[in-house]
Amino acid sequence: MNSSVQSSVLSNIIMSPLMSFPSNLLSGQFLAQAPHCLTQHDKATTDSNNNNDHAKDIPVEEQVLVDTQKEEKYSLRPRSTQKRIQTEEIIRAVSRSSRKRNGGGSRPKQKPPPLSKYRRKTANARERDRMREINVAFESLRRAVPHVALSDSCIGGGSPSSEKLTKITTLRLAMKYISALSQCLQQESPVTIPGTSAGSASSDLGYLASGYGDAATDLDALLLESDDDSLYFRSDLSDTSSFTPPDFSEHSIDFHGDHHSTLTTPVFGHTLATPELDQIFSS
DNA sequence: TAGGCCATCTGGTCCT
DNA sequence: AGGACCAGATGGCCTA
Repeated sequence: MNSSVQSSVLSNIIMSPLMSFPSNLLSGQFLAQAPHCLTQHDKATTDSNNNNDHAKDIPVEEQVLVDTQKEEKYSLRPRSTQKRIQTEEIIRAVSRSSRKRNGGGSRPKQKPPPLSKYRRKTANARERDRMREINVAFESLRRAVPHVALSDSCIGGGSPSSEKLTKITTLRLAMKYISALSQCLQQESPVTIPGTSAGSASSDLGYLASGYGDAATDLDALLLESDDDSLYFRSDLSDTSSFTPPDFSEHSIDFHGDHHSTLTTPVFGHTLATPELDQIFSS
């Protein structure tokens, strides 16, 4: 298995379950945050739905009137309005000069009218749903990458493990994680796994599936450099919850869209802590 | 209080 | 025409 394929496989292994992460697994941190999000969303959705329902009941002509009446309520913010006016003036000026140069023959491209209030509301609702899906994926990604606790001593205070990874930190950490696993796979004999023969693809996957066997060490803290962020990577074996890779056993991956060759993703063991990972992460 | 992070709204663009 | 996607603007919340 060449390196590009390995990277792709690893990316699939990491990312595939994220795209279809069971919602019932989204708990803890996410659920702690959920009430806030849901409250806002539900409020907005309710508002949107009410508006939508209201709009459905009103004939088109009357809807236009209602829209006009609500124009002020849903108008752009003052600064947006000001900026839009300025922009439109610039565009008009440019098009005027352009017409002069072209002899006044070409007409400027017709600007589409702004969306109706109903369509604006539905568009907003779709956008909220879209963003929520993205956030769910982010939460899955947070869970997929090894648990990272922002250390007090490392990041200069702050609440410890309850601290939620930011989106950008999550992405950077995931990239590191994938890269580290890729390097693990590319190594000739990363760890001696009883009952496996190093070198073959099956053994590579078995290597992952084995959870790195008994090679876990007493690695206490692994410093991750995620661009600007420094993160302590906890792998205290007495507390496996601090570093428990996700169980991907229920997910299958699809290699390069080839539906003829699917593979059950490895079941990560209770820990990934190895000297090799230590070295890779700290490098 | 400033800055970071985030959710939401909004308009533009592209695609079906 | 309508939906998906994107980026900018804005305001709220939280922390140092």
